[in-house]
Amino acid sequence: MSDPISAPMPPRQPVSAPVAAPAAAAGGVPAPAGRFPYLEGLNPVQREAVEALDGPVLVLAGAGTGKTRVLTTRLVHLLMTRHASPWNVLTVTFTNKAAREMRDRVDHMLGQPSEGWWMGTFHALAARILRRHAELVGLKSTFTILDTDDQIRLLKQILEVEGVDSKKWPARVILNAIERWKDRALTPDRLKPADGGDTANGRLVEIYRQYQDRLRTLNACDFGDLLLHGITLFQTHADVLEEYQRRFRYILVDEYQDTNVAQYLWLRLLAQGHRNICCVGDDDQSIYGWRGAEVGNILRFEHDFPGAKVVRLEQNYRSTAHILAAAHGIIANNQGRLGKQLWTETEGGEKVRVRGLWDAEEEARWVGDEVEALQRQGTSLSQMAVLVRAGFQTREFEERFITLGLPYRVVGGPRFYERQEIRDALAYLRVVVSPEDDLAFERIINVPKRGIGPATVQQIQVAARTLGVPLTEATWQLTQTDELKPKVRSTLRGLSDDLFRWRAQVDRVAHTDLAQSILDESGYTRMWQEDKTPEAPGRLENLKELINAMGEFENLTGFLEHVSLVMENADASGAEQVTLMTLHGAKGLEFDVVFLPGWEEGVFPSQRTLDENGVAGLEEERRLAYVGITRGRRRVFISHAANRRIHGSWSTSLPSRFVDELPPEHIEVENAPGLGGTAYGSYKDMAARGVAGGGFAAGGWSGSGGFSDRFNRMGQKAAQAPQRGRLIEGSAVDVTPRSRPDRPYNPGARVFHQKFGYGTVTAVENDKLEIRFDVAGTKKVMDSFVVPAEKAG
DNA sequence: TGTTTTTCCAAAGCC
DNA sequence: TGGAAAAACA
Repeated sequence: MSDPISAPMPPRQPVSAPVAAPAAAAGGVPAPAGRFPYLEGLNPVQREAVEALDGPVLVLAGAGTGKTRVLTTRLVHLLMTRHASPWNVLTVTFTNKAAREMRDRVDHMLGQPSEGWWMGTFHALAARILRRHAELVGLKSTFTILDTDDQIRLLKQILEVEGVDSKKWPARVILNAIERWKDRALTPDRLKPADGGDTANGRLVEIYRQYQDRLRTLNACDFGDLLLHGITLFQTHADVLEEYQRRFRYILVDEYQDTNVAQYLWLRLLAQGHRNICCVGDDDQSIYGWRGAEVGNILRFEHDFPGAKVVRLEQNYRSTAHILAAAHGIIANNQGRLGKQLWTETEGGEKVRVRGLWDAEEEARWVGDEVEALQRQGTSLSQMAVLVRAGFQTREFEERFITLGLPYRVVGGPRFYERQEIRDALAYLRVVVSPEDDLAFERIINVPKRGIGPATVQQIQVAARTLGVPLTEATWQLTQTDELKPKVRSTLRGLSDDLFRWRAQVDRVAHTDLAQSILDESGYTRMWQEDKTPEAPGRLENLKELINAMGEFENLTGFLEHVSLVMENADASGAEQVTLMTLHGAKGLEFDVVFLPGWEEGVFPSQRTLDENGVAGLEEERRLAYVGITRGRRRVFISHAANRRIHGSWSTSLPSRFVDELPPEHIEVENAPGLGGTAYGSYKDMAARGVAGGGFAAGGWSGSGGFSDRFNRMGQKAAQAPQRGRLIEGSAVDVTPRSRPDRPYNPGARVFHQKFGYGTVTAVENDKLEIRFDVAGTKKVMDSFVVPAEKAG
């Protein structure tokens, strides 16, 4: 790949005829519109967003308003008006997929492949720059990029030395805390010891510091570091920053609502000279706060870049008016929005269908039935998606689809390079390329099994620390002594020799061949060939694919960089399948038909989000609901189940408050027989009492202490609420509960429950009963879900 | 050191 | 419930 950074401007033939040379001056004379046919199909607002080339611009692009088109057209326009050449434009996206799509679409619009664009993710671009100046921030340009596994392994070592209880403070949690700091560009020196709170015995900041020290000795970066080092580089080397400011005369940022503080700072440094920065995003679709995204960045844009032009794309070309109205009904409940309302010219369409069901199984059955019905009417399975809040929710649907024989695919499994066999193979390659990569060496030292256990590994680590050398070196030195058992000694001797031999071949043998021999000679390939588990053949396939993918790179180093940053799943069987995925995964996608199951308090909005982030968390959940609904082009189905098994135990749940927020005139409520809307009354009655984030955890009934308190406060109100006709205001649905006892049950009463069978009431709290079921154990249940035992048939 | 049993504990997942 | 990690066992 050509890298225009070090070389003088590439002599490459310009991309398209009108661009005869790199623009000498930005902000040239605007050319007559007629010369730019690609502008014709745009609506006036889109066109405004495309043509505002100079100065800061914020494009608020609602769902389905043609954002990508605006972005690509803008790039083309920069070229055609001779404002810039490809290498003067920096385009930042969040996923490689987005970057690739944009590149493809630009090429398509230009009618030929173009090169020289700086287009990619924050991390890929930052890494590219960092490689060139690594030594300025204390790294070697061959630094490795660690993934989560490596990070965890590293942290575990530190935590162990620090004597931190791994049960109380799992490495995963510590890592999360560190990453959130990195998201906010907080390096250890900018923190006070107290900033860590009592996490890890109050030593969190110290652990963070050690973690960074270790990374440096390993000549490694984690993803956050790519940005942080980039910022440090720019802040401490004005000449380097200027070079890039001169180079990137135009900056384009996609999904700006998802940027974190570090990314914002990085961008601001690059843009602060010319201020030709165009950020595109949608505050209503900011759903990554939990991984450090700052909605504030987009809300503050006009403040950060005074005089910014703000363009709102609100005409929606995707969904029906009912769907848009439903989405708006929900999002309108959020405070602090930039304000934007989608509209469409298209008329008609189906109302959003909302259905309450008995339990998750019935919900899956219902979705399956609807999918089949739509399929019979001619909708392609690939145009249908089931979008869930959390990954584990897909299981219910998978089971049902298997029973029905409906083809489906689950999006969001482990990514290609996260698979065990790929990571093992990569670890071998890493050790060969960089002998100081201790983490990779630890991974492969006993893979395949060589009889090297934890005891031996520790011995090597001690030696390495004493001698101040990497593990590979320490291993070799140990084999020269008689400190090891003979068998272990010869094994390690063999491994060391292998590593030396492979290393010697790096520059002499084609890297694909070398990789193949490493896998074969190390016994790794054989390990899987002899493995009789059903996954083994697939793993061997993946290894082949890995070697295959390597062929497209010039050398091992280039490939390793690619892998850590941009390697993706090679899925894509072209067959028609229903898509199952999380709401997060669905952002940016669209389907004719969308199913949104599990709209229950505690599940969605997720109780954990409410507990941890209160109102802000609730608003993010609401945006998630908004994203979900706006994925649908023609039809949207929303459902909630009254009973659900979460982590193995049954719990009862209320319909999500979001169900109440749907505008009645745009939805059609059709509850399962016997399940009138909700027997519980509207959530609004409770929410109106200002119980912030309050609500029942699904499963919260299984008797946590604080719960009953909260429950009583809300439950009383709920109990007073009318029991009829109140799920959706205005929709005269009879919500009479299936059974409502004239008199409350008393402890000792024998009752029957459809799911749990017969049982004895042990306690009564308003309309909740605690029942000791004969078979299912003790549960808390709504009294409306049971009937007196003598009436059970 | 490798294998089986027990225990523990639950989100979302980009790069 | 079920998958992963720790603990107990061979």
